[in-house]
Amino acid sequence: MNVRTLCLGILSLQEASGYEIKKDVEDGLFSHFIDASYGSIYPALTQLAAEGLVTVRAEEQTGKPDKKVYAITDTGQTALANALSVKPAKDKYKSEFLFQMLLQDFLSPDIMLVAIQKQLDDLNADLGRIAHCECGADGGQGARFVAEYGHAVLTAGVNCLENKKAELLQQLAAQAA
Amino acid sequence: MNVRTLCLGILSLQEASGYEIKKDVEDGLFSHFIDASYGSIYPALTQLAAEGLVTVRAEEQTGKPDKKVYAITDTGQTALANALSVKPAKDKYKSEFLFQMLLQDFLSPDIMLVAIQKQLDDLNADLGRIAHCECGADGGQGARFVAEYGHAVLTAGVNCLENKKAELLQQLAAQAA
DNA sequence: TGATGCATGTAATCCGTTACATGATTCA
DNA sequence: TGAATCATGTAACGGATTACATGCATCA
Repeated sequence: MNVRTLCLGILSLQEASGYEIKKDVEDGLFSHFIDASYGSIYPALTQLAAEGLVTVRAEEQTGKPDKKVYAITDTGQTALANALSVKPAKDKYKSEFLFQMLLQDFLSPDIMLVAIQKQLDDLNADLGRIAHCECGADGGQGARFVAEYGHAVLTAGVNCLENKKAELLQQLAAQAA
Repeated sequence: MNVRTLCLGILSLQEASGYEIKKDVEDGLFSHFIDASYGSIYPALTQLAAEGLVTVRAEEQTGKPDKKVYAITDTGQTALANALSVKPAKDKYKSEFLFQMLLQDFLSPDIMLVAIQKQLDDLNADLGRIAHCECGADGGQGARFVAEYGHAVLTAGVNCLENKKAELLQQLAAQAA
């Protein structure tokens, strides 16, 4: 799936500007399983508009720069439905943290602890974003499903890490004694 | 983290050819959190050898093509330790499946079911790979940690999906009645 | 005889990120 | 006064994937 489809998908839930789409994938419900930068979002939006899959409307704002609000068209919805109907690629999960843990023999115990704590913080931040968005309850069923799934997976990670952390701390204490 | 470091890391655990490294990241313990193709592995290995971070040895095999077995050098270990000591990037998780679920209004219930089943199969396949590698028990502590973490996270996903699937099935049955 | 596994490699291409450029406003 | 937020965009660059090229052995 490319940034085009991503934009189309987000716009199918609500109108938005490029800036707002970026925020959604950065801080919103989507943040833990989607990624995109301005450098890919803006050109995609321009292209989508040229092809008639979305419309643009300039919105004047007092005190802030003008906004280009994009909305999906019927053609866009069809294109989205088509893109969605193809069997999705397998999930991709890349973890430098896990790679580091795998090679922990190269790491000192305190560096290990720092890495684990960082991972814990990252996971909890995602968990926080999900909890926060759930209150908003924008996207209906779909959003709830995604929130639940994310919550389950992230929580499992947190629990696993808390255990490891406690274990490590005990080992260090025993060593010091 | 790039493919160079990835190769160095795998070679720090055991000697291997490019082909074997690919297998490791495809079917091995690493498969659920790492990815790399021949097109990136082979050039990386060549480069690493040119820089003296690994050595090459041609191994003749009866019935099979010759193998180039790579082994990490002391310099390579130092380079790996350095690369590992930098704070790792945040985990990246990309899921077209979740995106599809988010936009489930565009999907028919049976397509939904197919997608969920596919995700379930993918997760279980990963779980199977982890269970299989654990028997081998190559990498010691690090490998065990990674296996546990993967198992916890993957299992959480499976449970969540089993619930959803049952829910959906019930809804469909109720609708049919 | 045709697919699959073992085995190595290159080149074109793609997709996206990073960095850069600009500019107004608000809050500390 | 300086940082952060809002807001849009482009160009260079990088990193990896895909597809291609080759070839032998084994199994169905």
